[in-house]
Amino acid sequence: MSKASTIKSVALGRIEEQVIGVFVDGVKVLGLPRSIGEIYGLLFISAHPLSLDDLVERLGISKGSASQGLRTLRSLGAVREASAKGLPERRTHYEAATELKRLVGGFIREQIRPHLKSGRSKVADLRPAIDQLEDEKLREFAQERAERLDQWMKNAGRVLPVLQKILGQ
Amino acid sequence: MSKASTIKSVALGRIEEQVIGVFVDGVKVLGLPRSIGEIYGLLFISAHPLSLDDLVERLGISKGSASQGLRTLRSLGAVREASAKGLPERRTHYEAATELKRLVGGFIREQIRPHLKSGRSKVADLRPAIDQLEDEKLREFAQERAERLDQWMKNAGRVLPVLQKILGQ
DNA sequence: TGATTTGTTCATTTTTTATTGAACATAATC
DNA sequence: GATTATGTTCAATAAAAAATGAACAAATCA
Repeated sequence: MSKASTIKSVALGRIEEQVIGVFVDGVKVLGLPRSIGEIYGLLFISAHPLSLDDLVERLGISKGSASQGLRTLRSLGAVREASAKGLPERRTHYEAATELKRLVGGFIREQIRPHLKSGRSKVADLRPAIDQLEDEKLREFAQERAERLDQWMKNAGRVLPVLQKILGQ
Repeated sequence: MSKASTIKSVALGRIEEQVIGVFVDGVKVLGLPRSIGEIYGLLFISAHPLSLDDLVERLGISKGSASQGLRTLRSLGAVREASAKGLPERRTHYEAATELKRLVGGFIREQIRPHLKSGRSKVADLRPAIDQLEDEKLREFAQERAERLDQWMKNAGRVLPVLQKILGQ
């Protein structure tokens, strides 16, 4: 009731709130913060690109959150700057990228691959120590487990592109 | 130095620590708590099944954490009770399940499917409201987005079994 | 049955993670 | 070049998540 009658409606509508809710849940599964889900969700359901300040105002989040959230979303390829057709605006506007292939690809590249890579290197570092174990039974067991672990990560690395391909329509 | 010369070595060895580190990283990506990674990691690299109290002692975590962690791991099918061959022990001992197919299957069943299901139902609930939007342009846009969202989740549902199959060797 | 061992639950505390907002940079406008 | 608009950074704070541990249950033993 305090700042009535601004030109654009600032409060979120019912539909927007629910769509955002779906994305907030979604990003939580992926281990990303709620604000990322809110930002992407609002962009996803908005018919027009939004500026950073639009996000701040409509979601009621800080400029800092909005800026960092947009940065993450851009790095994932989930958000792009809207091409400034029509009147050239000063501030940049963003829109959601909605091609599942692209989203999955970005997530794999930014969040999965780096972990697979560091995991494999940790296992590789481990092997010399394992090979030096005195107890033969124990050594063979540990070798087998290290091998299996490496195999898992190799498999995962191979599956990712397939996954991406399947999801690309 | 305080409680020297217990029969079994309680401190973790270098190899165990590193393997556990790999799993702690791994479960973080999956959005699971560190203690789960520690427990699974230690079971994975242990040549013999361990009891709850073994986990408490060797990982230095509380009984509560160990109990809850084991519960989650069992629900994921990632840990099983060791069959009590040989001398029948009083307390249950656990071992890591190491078939990737099984692990992936459990994760999909427990962590992914429920979210997909609730997501689709939220989108379904949304549609009546969208269909009642006055503005035709807006309504069509929102309808298209709702459709796309539902399509994503349908696709994901279809991909999961494929993924599981590919990973099952 | 009572004593003991084993394991679970859940309110509290601790730790981790996300958010805020003010200070700072950068670039456009007058 | 001063002013204003836009966006970023990061130390401080708030919020969320995980871990603890004591109280409780359940099962085993004697």
